Amino acid sequence: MKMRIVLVDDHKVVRDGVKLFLQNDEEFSIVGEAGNAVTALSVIQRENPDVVLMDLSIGEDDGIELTRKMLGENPDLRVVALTMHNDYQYVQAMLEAGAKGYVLKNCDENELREALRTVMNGDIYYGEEVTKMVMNNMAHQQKNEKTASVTFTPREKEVYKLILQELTNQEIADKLFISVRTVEVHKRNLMEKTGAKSSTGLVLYAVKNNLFDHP
Amino acid sequence: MKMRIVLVDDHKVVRDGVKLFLQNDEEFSIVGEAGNAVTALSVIQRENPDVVLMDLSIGEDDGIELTRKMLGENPDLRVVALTMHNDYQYVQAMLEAGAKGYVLKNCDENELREALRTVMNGDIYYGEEVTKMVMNNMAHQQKNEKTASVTFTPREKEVYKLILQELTNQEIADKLFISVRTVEVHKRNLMEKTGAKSSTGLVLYAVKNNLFDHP
DNA sequence: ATCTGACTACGGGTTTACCCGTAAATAACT
DNA sequence: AGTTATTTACGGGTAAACCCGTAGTCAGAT
Repeated sequence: MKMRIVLVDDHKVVRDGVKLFLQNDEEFSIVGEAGNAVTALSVIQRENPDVVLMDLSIGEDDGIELTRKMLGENPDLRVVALTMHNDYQYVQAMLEAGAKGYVLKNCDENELREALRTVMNGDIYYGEEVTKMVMNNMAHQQKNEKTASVTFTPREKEVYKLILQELTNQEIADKLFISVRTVEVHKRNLMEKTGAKSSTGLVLYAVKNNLFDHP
Repeated sequence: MKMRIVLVDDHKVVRDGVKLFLQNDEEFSIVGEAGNAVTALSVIQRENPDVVLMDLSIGEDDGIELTRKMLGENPDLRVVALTMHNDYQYVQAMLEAGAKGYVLKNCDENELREALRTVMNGDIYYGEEVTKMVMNNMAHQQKNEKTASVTFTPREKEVYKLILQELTNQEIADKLFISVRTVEVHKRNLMEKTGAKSSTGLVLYAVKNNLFDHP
């Protein structure tokens, strides 16, 4: 029994390339293809494939959202991202959308086959390059943040943490046994230091600079 | 010339264990140790070691903040995290703090040596287990989020994206050529769907669920 | 002993956000 | 043709956030 694959990519060249890879194969068989989101959904519903090979940017459509949607309708579907983006954001988004594999377009034939087999087995596959990129990205994020390093006073940190818990000024005041006005002052100073214009801005700053992330 | 190492860990057992690993060694030499943050800072300033082996939780002190601090004062220092936590949050936080390596305490002697050598060379080292954990974590985050998946209307998404750019309701209204009241409605609905109590809550929800992360 | 930084707090004002209900136009699906 | 979802918008109000200046206390540094 061959593995039934559907290809989703807006570039015909890519689809043909992959078909060439896998045609006349005893293991894999491409049972459908699509160049946009709408077609993809109908083809997949019709063919009910084992695996979907999915590009990230399908013309106007978003492969990540499409993946999310497909898996919402059919959670047993296995999606493998096939893309040229070796980018942390994309890998993360795609895996979180529910993709079971992530392979670069410049991979060799064996890697693609290996990915398909692994995913078919219910496991998760990511190429070596992808793994490397993810780890290096984590390590090098630190460089991007050195520039924007601001120091907060202990009290400011406390207030900041509570802001990040969706508390209002009043609630923060109660929790720290101080006046709301004091909380306002700390907040003002925090906004001054971070360049934020509101609580929302403070949260965004905290996220961008990964403050208070570690538990 | 031996590599000069300072050990920071609040458990004497661990310090002794590592010393046993590396004593009478031609390659490595432990020139100092510390059980808390204050001692660590002074020892490191005195000894100016090549590498610091650092635990994450040093009693009351936070190894992550300590690392950040040390590297702020002396950016050329190489810090290797040595810990039992094989946890995404910790790895990320530590690498972002500027650590050049991350090794688990249950690693074998060779892995520790390899880590020290790699870091000494100016490269970054993380054990195989750590790499595996990070990748699996990324892939499995999706499971935690399936539960909390809400669908937004296109317009709601637009508004949401602008909220995440620190715009006020008025600014969002101007940008979308609609009334502030309309923005308020969308926001109300977003807060309804997400359970957020304010804009801040919406931002936090977006972060936790990694919405709109991919560019 | 003075000075700086951090934390505290108030007054008084403006603006923005949030709450609640209502409701019309449009599109889409049935 | 009728229901439903989406987007649009208003009115009227409350509560919270934000702005700006002032000012006392207390610890630690010079």
